[in-house]
Amino acid sequence: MQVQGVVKELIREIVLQAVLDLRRGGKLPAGDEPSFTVERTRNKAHGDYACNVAMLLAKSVGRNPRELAQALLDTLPESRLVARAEIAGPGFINFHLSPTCLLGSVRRVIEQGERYGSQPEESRESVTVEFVSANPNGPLHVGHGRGAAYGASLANILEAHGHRVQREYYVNDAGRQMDILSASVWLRYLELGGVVVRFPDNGYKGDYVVDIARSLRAREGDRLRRTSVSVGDGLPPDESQGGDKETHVDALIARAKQLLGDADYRNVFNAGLDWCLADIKQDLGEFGVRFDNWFSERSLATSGAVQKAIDTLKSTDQMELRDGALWFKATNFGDEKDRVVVRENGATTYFASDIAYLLNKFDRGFDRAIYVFGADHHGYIARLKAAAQGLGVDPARLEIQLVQFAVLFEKGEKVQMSTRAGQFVTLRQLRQEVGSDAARFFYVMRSHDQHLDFDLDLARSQSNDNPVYYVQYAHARVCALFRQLAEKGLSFNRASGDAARERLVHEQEQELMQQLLGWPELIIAAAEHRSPQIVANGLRELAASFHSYYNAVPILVEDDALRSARLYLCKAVKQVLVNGLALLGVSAPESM
RNA sequence: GCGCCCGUAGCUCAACCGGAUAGAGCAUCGGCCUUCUAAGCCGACGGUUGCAGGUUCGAUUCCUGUCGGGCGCGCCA
Repeated sequence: MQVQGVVKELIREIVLQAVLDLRRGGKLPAGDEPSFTVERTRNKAHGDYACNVAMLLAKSVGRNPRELAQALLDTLPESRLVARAEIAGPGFINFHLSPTCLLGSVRRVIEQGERYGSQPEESRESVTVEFVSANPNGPLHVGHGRGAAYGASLANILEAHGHRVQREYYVNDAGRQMDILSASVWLRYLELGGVVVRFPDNGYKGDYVVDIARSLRAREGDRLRRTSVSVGDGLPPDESQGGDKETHVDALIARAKQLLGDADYRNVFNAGLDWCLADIKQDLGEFGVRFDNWFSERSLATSGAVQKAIDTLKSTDQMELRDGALWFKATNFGDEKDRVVVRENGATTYFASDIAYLLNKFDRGFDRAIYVFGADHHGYIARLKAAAQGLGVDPARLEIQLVQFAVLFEKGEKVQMSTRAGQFVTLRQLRQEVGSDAARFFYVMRSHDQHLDFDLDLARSQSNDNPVYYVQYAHARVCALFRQLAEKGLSFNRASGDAARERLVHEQEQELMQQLLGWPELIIAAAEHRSPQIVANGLRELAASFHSYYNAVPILVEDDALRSARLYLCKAVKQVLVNGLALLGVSAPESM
């Protein structure tokens, strides 16, 4: 793997070299490439990086780990990066980085600018990241927001890791939920025209449905109006009438199709779809979340992709006709049950579209498809993996990241949400109250596989507790330093700052340089773990180190060279803050 | 009932796919603004990592069991 500026890897190489040298000299028995890790130490007393190779090797060669570590130390090749290495604890080899290595990090940040922390786009994968993909039947709510923030940040981080990334939104523009929305819109439309029909229990009750109806009416006038009796009479009883809400709403949909005819039903349908999709796009756009492709579920049916997928599975004998329906034999691939693909009534299921979409993704040449799902979709993993295998796709190329729920709390109580009932906090409302920056940061601050308690009162209060301010403030402070510079009639000279780097000897300066040095490997860790949260935490730590530095050491000193050296470091810190915030889709304000 | 995820300080969460003395923020207490932005800094207090076993040089991490929480198990999407 080609990695750039990653100290961890360079140290790993010299350790490996030492092991191989010992083997060559007969001091160690030959063997496979040893597995060991080089990690940053948590404790300063343990140096900068630690390696566990001696402990892992000790058992297989039957030697004392510390003794083995000493042998390795004696053989360790010289390196400009390492000032000294020593044995510690049960057999760790601790590395202390050379001053040259640390100082080099500052220059590298300045030279590479916004590319610092990114790996060159080589020999990596072509990846599609699908996220949000909320049904276009209403505004996005705060749950979708977490998926949006996670997916967008993940895509950015993967790109920084050197992958080619496509961001995709799967638009569920087919299916029953959309029909229910259409019926809801039409009933509201009728109401606006004075035709009152009982609203179904299962209908979409949000105010936006009335907005859609209003715009439909503005465009179509009374043309789609039918009588109350023709719409409502003879429908099976709704739930609150002692019947079944699903049966009732299905009958209502059928009635709408019959009374309006295909073309006008489509008209109503599209009014709802277009409005919701436009709303979602605008919302996400304002949230800093952009997609390269909005993929229509319906297009899978009209293009024949669904049929193609079904035929593919049929041709390899993985479908079975049972009880009048066509089943995919998912149990052959570890799923807990077989799955219906074509229903008894001839309609394809949602899963049929899923299979077609999956096939489509790999047909488009992606090496890897990452799905970002809400945690409630975890039941899909097995069937999607099964579908991949059924289609002859290596299931390892299919990756599903589950984003756990964001639960809102208000006045210490959980806020109940339901799209149907129109009771929810929208992403837009959240953004308006706390700002997109805070929301983006907050959403990805903790691991995506952890439940997120979102305290609305705290978020609304715009209090300082929100860590995004802390990071942004560090950035603004650096900017303020450079503004102050001009006001004080002082100057910053990059070349002399670079030349005077060795005067950055304060503990806090050393710490900052350490963090600059470790930034690229932090990005790699975030990419490999699919964890934007690692970036968020890294930013917080860097900001903390900077605030600490700022309070301990005066930057704008009289000494020209020293001042320039410190500003040089500050500039590098600022650059990394900018780069990291950009990955998370958070702005870096010049002043606060 | 079966399956997936999760139990870490009073609260919300970290801990870099097994590492050394488990870390932050909030809350509580005590310090720091005539000097570069106090949305900040410095310090104190706070832990049997739900519980019980197991694996090994070493476990918050892996395995088994158990208790507790979330979610999912349709010819719905």
